[in-house]
Amino acid sequence: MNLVWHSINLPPNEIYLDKLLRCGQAFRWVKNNNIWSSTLNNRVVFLRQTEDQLEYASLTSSQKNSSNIKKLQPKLEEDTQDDVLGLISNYLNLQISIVQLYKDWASKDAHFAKVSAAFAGIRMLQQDPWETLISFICSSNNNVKRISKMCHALCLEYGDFIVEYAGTKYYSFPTPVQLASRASEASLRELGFGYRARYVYETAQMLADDKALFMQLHSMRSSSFTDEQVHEFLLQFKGVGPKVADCVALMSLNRHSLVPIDTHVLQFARRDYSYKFRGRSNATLSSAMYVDMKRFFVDKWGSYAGWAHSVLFTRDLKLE
DNA sequence: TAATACAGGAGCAAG
DNA sequence: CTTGCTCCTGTATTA
Repeated sequence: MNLVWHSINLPPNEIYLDKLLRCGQAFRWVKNNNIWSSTLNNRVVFLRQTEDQLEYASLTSSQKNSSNIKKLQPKLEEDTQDDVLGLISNYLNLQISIVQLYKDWASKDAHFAKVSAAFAGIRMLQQDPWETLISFICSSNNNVKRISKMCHALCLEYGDFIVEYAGTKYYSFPTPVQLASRASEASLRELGFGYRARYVYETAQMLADDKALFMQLHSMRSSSFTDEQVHEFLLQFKGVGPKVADCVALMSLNRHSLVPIDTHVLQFARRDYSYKFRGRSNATLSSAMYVDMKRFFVDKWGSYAGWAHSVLFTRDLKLE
């Protein structure tokens, strides 16, 4: 069983998978034999790259709703190549060139100019809002490694089996209805979610019980809402504070200018942009300072500040 | 080897 | 508006 690969002309300075798929935006990409894979929209997507090409392949289950795992055979997706290309283009935000953006940020920010060359190809993904919401609820007081473990556990325990390939079984990310009906706070605790179990479960319940609310979450991508409206909307979910709201808004709802201030951003703001952030109370980040720091970076980098932040964030993460 | 410190956000209560 | 504590787990450091 071989994958059928397709190519997109795209150099590594527009996308660099090895860093991008590990840098704390998405948590379910896995690299095997130099191929990255994850599930998107009930299909498995494979990605790899060469000097100047991004290559992709895809598999989906031959049956729509799969309960009898053993019968399922992998099915090649030659006929729906255009759909997969569209899916991948949207997910990777390929309509936006980051080479231009890097130049723009470098011209406005000497520090960015100095350090960004070693971190080329870090773009912003456009992920599913629901999955992003749950993933970042899990991210509180947490690190990339454990968040990944938790997200994979959600799929394995509560998602649907899609297909097996090269010894790996792939599962979809559970929908709100699946999570609310198949999981419980207790079962999530057993999986190691800790105090986040309640937040994840309650958020799933809210969205499972109220279809309009679920539709509204997705509709927040629309430019008819302001960044502030999106931020406020997201705060209604349990386990979502200012930082998580900004992550979800930036990474799944097109709010390109939002800069989520977490401990890493706080550190590099003080270390590299310092002057006005060092003097203040050292330990914790007050909400006033949170807002202040966000504004500082938008003023510096402009309307794609959130994307620029991801480059420096990746630099600060010590990727294993 | 076992206890301890620390890292990482949200939410709540009190100052 | 700010401060301080709790929630839970994994890793690093210390006795």
